[in-house]
Amino acid sequence: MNYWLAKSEPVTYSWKQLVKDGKTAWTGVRNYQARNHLRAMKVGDRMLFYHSNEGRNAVGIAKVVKAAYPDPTAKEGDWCCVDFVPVKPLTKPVGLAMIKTDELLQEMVLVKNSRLSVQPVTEKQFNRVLELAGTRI
DNA sequence: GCCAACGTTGGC
DNA sequence: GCCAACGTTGGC
Repeated sequence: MNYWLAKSEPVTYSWKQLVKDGKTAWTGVRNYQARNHLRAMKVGDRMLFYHSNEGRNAVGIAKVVKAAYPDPTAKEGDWCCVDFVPVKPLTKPVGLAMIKTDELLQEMVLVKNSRLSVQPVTEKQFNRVLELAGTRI
């Protein structure tokens, strides 16, 4: 299984909205690196849902339910999206400040390239975030 | 609100 | 193919 992190401004699309929707098509990605990560996703992969700008914290765990397919919102270009569903919220959201000071999370892409909207996360990092969040799947 | 970092575009 | 200019993102 692979682990990922998807970022969204809560103003645009929040965890709360995801829970309400029950499922979402992660459309609108227009960055090649992020797109390639979407393409590498498999059904069942786990994902951290992160709020950028407002909150700046990982707030929930999601699960990929449909692998990459053409993004219906893309009028031109070779873009794709995946579908995912919320699994559960983090008991204690893990803030960026905490991630930056945690020894085991220094190497997270979130720390090194904060602008990438879809990022790979290692199993160790994923488990560490869950540990800090006081949450088990 | 500011600005650094990054990606993209276009002139040469 | 290089690089300056520009737009966007997101932390602070």
